[in-house]
Amino acid sequence: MDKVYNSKQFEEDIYKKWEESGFFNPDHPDYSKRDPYSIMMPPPNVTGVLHLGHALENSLMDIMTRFQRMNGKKVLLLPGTDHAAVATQAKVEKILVEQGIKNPRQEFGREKLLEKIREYAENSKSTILKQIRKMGTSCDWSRLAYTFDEARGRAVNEAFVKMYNDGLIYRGYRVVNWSVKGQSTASDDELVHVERPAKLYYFKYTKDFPVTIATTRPETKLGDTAVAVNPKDKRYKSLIGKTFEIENFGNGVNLKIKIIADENVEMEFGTGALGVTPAHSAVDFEMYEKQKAKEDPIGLIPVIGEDGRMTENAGKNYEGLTVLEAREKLVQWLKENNLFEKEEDIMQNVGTSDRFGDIVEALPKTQWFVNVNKIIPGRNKSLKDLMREAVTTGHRNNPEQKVKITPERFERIYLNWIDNLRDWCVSRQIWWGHRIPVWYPNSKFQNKENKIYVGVNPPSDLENWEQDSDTLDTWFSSGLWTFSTLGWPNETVDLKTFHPTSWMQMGYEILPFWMARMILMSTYLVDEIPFRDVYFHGILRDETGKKFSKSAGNSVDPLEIIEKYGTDALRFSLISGITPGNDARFYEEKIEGARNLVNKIWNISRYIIGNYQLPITNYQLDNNLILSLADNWILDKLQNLKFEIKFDLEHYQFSQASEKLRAFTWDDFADWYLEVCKFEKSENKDKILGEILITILKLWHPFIPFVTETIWTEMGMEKMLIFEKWPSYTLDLFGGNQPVKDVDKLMGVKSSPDSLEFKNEFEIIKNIITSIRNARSEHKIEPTRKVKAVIYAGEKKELIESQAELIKNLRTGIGELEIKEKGEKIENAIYIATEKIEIYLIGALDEAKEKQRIEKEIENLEKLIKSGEGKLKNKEFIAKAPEAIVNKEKEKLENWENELQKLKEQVKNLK
RNA sequence: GCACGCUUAGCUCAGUUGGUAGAGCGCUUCGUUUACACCGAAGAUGCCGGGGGUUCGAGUCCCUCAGCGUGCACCA
Repeated sequence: MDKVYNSKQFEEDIYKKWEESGFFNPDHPDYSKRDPYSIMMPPPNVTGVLHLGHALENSLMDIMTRFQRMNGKKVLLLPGTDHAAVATQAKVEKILVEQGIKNPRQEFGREKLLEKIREYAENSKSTILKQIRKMGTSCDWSRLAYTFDEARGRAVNEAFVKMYNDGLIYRGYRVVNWSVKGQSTASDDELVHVERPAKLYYFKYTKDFPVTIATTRPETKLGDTAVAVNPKDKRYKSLIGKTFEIENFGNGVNLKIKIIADENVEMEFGTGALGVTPAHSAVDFEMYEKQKAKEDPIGLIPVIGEDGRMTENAGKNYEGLTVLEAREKLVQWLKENNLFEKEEDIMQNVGTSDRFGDIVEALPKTQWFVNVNKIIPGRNKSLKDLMREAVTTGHRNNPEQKVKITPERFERIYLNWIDNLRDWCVSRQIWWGHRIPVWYPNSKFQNKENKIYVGVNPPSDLENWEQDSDTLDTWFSSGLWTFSTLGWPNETVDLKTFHPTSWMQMGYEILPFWMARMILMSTYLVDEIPFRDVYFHGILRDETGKKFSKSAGNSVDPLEIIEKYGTDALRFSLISGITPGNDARFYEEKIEGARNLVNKIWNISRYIIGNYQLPITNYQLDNNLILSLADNWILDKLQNLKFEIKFDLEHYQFSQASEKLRAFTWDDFADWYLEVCKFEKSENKDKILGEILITILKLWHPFIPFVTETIWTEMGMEKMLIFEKWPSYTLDLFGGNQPVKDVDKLMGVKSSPDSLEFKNEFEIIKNIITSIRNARSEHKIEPTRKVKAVIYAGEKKELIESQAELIKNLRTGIGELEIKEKGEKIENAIYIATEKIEIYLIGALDEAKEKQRIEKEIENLEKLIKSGEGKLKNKEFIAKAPEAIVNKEKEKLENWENELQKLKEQVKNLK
């Protein structure tokens, strides 16, 4: 084994071996009797390559996967990719435009452009899959899925048709978000709100119009059909219900304006009166629908076209102008006609397309929508109800079918989002995506009722039909992900075995996009929740707190980090220091630290393998071994560690688990126990070190699979580590040897009562050693200089005598060691008082330094004593605090006072 | 406007039923002794954002204020 662990030398081969072993596949015969555990990998978009966020997700999922697999589950981690409809088409079009093709859609036409996009997507897909392998992710490649492959396409059609037949999908003329640049609709969630300064214009339609209105978009007023006021607003109350004929507005347009009442109008904003443009505002459109329902309809006049220019309805003077040109022109006209009152500067949020980047226009269009409020036939519930139920009472009021959210606060955020949910527009005018499975009779063939055909498969007389040219929102297919990947709509064994899936993790930024849609689709179509637990991770940011992004120029390529530091270091650095739902910063020093840790584990193993005869089978310590104090101490800690790591991982405390492992491995095992083993020889050491090394390799394996598997091989193990079982633990190593099943019950039990003593006694030895080192250091005694030590050990005499070799050898620089129960004070010696033990170091006293050192300790003790006395003087504390706490306080105070007294006496004699 | 989060050591962050404040990095001093300088030993640094309350006891629970950040809605 080399001095330094070289990740590049091993990683590729190991991944290949794992893959070939078949252990990634839950169908492996060795797993046949196991309970299932499943994770569906959130499919990365085929728009590019993996970034750090994906690397984080892969780390989290693979830790869970390996952990569950070692704990005896039949684990399916199913990999996949997402065609990402708009995102991919937008990306490829952008590239083509950069290559000089002005309008790719026009120049290539549907088929050829799709071919270009497919080529790009396939390319990107294969890169992504390679990167997932690089991350060490132990997923089942035999079940690889793609949202746009045949099986998933079938599921999409099936879902659409079922929803259509249940009346949950309808075709309607409604106001939608329209990206002029992308020439497509977008759902509300695909908008990114950008704040920018705008002007609020105040004016009247005509001189004698009774109300002044305020708007940031005067040009849309050419399509106004009403003015809305708050019904409580006294200023306007008398006008409600009246209709005004406006002639020649903006030079050439006639308007019919009805004054309507709407509670959502804010009296304080602007003039408290709002010009209603049903065609170009989602809110106004709602008023339009409300009026229609009240049978007091108002008009709907689209004045902006899909090209972003004013339509014929805007009048001859405006037709063909862009929105901005029209705005200027109308404001000009208002000023000329003395209708203009004033303008104000305000900040405004405008919706932009997340993919095309342009400002989105609201305009009315005939589109396909999912009705989230309609009662589902036979269920007495709407889709909204289903989405709500899944996280509250449980699906069908079954607590077993409840999605548990980590961290909990996201539950409220989710429910809040559901409350504000509007009908979901699912049709898109782009070409890359699942074609809507709807056919219209073509001109050659007019069936009697002009009926449309909606079906999973095309109509048999295809020549008479024309398929809807639109495609589906990408989230329609990804909403099916947890079960479309398992063979749905067929009733497959996989579906029965692995659904609902066990765990899902995702970034909180896609909470509404994805989680809600998966819940919607799954509860409606499969009658099950999609996953039992969902975990939200935060966003990774750079060292200054900025999000990583290509446009900001701070993006980091995970492959470069792997190249430089290794996959294990990357994985460890990504999950250390993170907490559920909170953002985390990621920077080079963190990776270095992780790399150092990996190397430390490598060297610990290298040392043990090189110096001891390790058992090469899975060794269990027997009860007959004669163990030293240090042996007991470390083995006891190891017992605790095993269940604490398990507990933490079961509760998704990834960072905490890794931190505990690090502390045990480095601080307890390497810095203390291995150092002890250099002096404390016994024939048991081979077995004990073997047991500890084997155990920590297993515990580390989910986090850093490559280095642990490599060491495992170096140890000469026959089977691979990936297939090993999680180390079992007992509450009491030397007592009942009962395996502990319920980890939860053990929380708070830090150690078994019997072994507590061993632990504390070794802590006493550690304490003595540290105190001696400290005194030497404070006295600046040269490390090579040996001193004589005398210890007055009181009742601990036997204990300390038994550990004399350790005290002498563990870098304390003690030549001669004398241990007595008690004795006379020794002059001209360094004096150390620890709890009930006194130590003299003879032959190296520097009175000034000694005085300084002891005075410092006295000061510390006095502080402690003061606070301790304060507590114990408080009668209420004595009366009300639990007895155990009070006794502990008393004991501590006694020890401190004892120590203080000794130190004070000592310091008296120093000059 | 509504909601949520954050504020703890120089930096980045932990801190699970309330019981003497923790880690990593950085810093200081010392050090190449049978793994590791990607190392070891010893150390310094905290009114746990301010104020109030509950409690014998608050970083932890409640109220309030401030600063920062995020989401949602409005934005006419």
